[in-house]
Amino acid sequence: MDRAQIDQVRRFNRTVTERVGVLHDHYLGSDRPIGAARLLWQIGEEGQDVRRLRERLGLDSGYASRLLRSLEADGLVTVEPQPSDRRVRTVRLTAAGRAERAAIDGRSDELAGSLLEPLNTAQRARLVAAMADVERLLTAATVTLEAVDPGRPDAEHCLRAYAAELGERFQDGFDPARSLLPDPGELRPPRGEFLVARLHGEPVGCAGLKLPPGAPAEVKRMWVAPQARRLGLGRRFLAELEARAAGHGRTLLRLDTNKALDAAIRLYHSCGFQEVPAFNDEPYADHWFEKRLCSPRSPRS
Amino acid sequence: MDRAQIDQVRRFNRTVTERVGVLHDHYLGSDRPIGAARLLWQIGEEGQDVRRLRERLGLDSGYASRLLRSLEADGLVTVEPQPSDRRVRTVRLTAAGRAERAAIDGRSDELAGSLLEPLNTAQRARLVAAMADVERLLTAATVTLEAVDPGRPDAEHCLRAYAAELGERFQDGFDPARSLLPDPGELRPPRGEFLVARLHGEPVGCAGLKLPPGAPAEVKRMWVAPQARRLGLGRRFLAELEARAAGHGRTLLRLDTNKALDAAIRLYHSCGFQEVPAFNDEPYADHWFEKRLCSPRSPRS
DNA sequence: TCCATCCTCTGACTCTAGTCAGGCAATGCG
DNA sequence: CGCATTGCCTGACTAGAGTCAGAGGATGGA
Repeated sequence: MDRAQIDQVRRFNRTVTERVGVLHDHYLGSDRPIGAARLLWQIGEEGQDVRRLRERLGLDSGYASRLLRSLEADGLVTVEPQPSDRRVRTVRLTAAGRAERAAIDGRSDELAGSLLEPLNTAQRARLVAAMADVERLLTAATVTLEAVDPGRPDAEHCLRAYAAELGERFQDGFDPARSLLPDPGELRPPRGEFLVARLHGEPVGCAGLKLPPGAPAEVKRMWVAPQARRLGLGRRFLAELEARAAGHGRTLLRLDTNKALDAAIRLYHSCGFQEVPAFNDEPYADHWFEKRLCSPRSPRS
Repeated sequence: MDRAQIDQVRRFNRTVTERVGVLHDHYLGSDRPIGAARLLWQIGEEGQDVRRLRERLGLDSGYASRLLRSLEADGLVTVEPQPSDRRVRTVRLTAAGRAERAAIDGRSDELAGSLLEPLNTAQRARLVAAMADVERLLTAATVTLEAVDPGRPDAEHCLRAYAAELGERFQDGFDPARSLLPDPGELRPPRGEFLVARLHGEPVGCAGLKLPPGAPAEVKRMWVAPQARRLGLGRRFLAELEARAAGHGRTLLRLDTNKALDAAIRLYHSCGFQEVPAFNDEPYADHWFEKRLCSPRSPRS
């Protein structure tokens, strides 16, 4: 990693925490402790389970409970047991709570505005564009890839979403029964691997690797959730799968895809895959690709 | 201000504080309270006056003193009175303090590295570039402009720096006695105005406005410190002076400049100034500009 | 029915960060 | 020389943020 890059990141951190931090305290610290304000904000308009709330904000259960009671004492929220499971409690904003939340919202807007305010139009546009880039790439950097068993709930969630999306995007829908999709066992070691990508704990993508004995390795069921697109996740999946296939001694990786998936096709091209004649009878495939792998190396240089 | 822009800024704030904040705690919170760590860091290799230190970090004098004593107790710093003024005390790092500071430094590097680490080369380059943009523009937004008396120390500091720079850049040096530069009285209300730009309290630029009765308003002594260039400060000075001139009922603003100041000349062109024939006998001037002003409005739209 | 488990709440703590009022020594000005 | 000012230090506080252990009701399975 580049020294100049590290320095730039550090300067960025310093400037941003200073500037945003000071204003943050100025605007949001005014009324009520930030702990309470964050909680109030996270409850949202529709209400939340206490458990979920705690999890999202990473709070200790005792601490969360105390905060909730202080908000309750101020008449901003009501807490009542869920009908279905009376152990779980649901928080809802009262009218006063909604008003308070709107006020916090307004102050957040002011904060954002005060960052832009001293700048002229061109500078504003440039700052906002750069912020969008930073945000997108930092989000990309928080996504984690993990090899899991394809039978796990989050893996299955991704696979269902994958099938649903194919059903929507293919001209004639998608019937898993007609397809050559591997059964989960083929994507489980030692016959394959299965990766799940997570963002803040939520599964946002998956990719399978089939390692049939005596045949080239194959990419299967690669999917990225709509909210996680444009983060370079597809490219990252491919790089990771290539590394793993190479780690298993494979020298060729291949895949098939449907003509409706144009973004995927562009991705394969730009990742160095070459289009080749059909190597299977997959009825939903229109294009077949392969890529020759180098000898095993670390997953990312 | 644009709703979409505000939203983008808020998303940015959320993502950055989350991502950087978590890692910050992870890497820097390990060893000693952040207050102490920040102080240790700010002391720097050469040592500092306690007063300066406090000012930079915005600490209460009592609090700073306490932190210093705790560092002293750990053998990381020594505090001793300055010889010249024994009320002022100077902090210096001991060998152990230097080591600790280096450790903090290393962890800051790790933090920066961990932000980049999951990204590929192209993404890294893009992130770093966007961060540089954000940093530059946020810095630009922290610069404040203030109308001050040109006799004040920070104003005089700028004027000295201005003259020194002209001396360096003009082919034959710069002798203030030969120039038509106004005396400070001409840049003081009601005969004129004088602006100083400040970044974190330090003066980083100045610009004067001459309002001679019966003659067009004139820009004088505009200067931006090297460390504050590329922040759009010149453009901002001009906009502010135009607004003030218009506020005084003036409809024409003019200025002269030397051919060595090419960046300034580009600026005048791009801000809507037209080159005109010489309107004075300034021996150091090679170009003369003027701009017609609209009716008074708020300084910035 | 009993027991383990889950979810939330309570009380008793701790640690940081920071404020405020006053005190002491060094300094500078008249 | 006397006195106000400056710079730093100390003690006494406060508030926020969070931890930990345990209590107690609700639930589900054996």
